[in-house]
Amino acid sequence: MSDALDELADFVSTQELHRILQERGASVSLATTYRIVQSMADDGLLDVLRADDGEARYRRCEAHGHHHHLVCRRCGKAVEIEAPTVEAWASRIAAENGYTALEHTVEIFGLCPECSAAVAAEHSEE
Amino acid sequence: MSDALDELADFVSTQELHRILQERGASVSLATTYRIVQSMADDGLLDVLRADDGEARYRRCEAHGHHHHLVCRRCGKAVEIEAPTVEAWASRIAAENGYTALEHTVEIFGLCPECSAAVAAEHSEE
DNA sequence: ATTCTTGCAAACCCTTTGCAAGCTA
DNA sequence: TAGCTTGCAAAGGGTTTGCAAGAAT
Repeated sequence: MSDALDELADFVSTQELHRILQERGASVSLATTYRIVQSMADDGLLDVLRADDGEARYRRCEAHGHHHHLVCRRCGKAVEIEAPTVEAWASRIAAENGYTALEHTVEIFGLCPECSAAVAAEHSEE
Repeated sequence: MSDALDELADFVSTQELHRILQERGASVSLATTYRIVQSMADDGLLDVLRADDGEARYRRCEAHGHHHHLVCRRCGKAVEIEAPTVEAWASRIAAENGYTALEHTVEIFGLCPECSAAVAAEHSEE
């Protein structure tokens, strides 16, 4: 069930999650995986991120309020970050332009320490 | 051709763009529209944004380097904004966590003045 | 004639959904 | 039994691509 998601520290797509569940022997169909993930996301239990390819990636969300992420684009490892300065900046900018009903996305992508090293190693081999 | 895109001040999906082109009498197929948009995006001529539904939206980019947007989620109208403070903040946060090869997305969504009014009107009618 | 561009339709991928079967209360 | 959960397969929606016809050089 959704218990499995609890262990997920990183962002995974529903398809990846399904694969992981299968590997662990859990008998869950893709459809059900999608259903679980969707309902959890609706309940605000998961953070959602859209990859550049349009695939949605989810992550168990510790935090309660509004926050952002520093995500490794290679392994999905994520660090939750807060950005009070950015929040204020966003509100100000929006107000200056007369925009209302605000929302914003602030995500930083990069390579985590491990993946930075891994990639560097790959390059030196070539 | 791609000339048509020049007039686009706002973010549109490829499908919308195709519809617009058709209405103007241009005979372009959906496939070609996708091809044009994709190549322009590859050349950095367009800004790309992913909607929550996974649809990609493009906008003619004035092309002066890195910048962000304040986008109306109803009509797509966008204002280009700069955020030196945020850039610095992002670099710092990432560095503190040992992340490299950074990239970040900072987009503010809301309702532009016109749409704010329109929505308010709709509500008062109900 | 060679090369690039276009359209069409089929293929892809992620995601959602109808429906019948299995559980649960 | 009434109601919710699940799996399967089909359908949906956006996007890409193989291939043959047409335009450009």
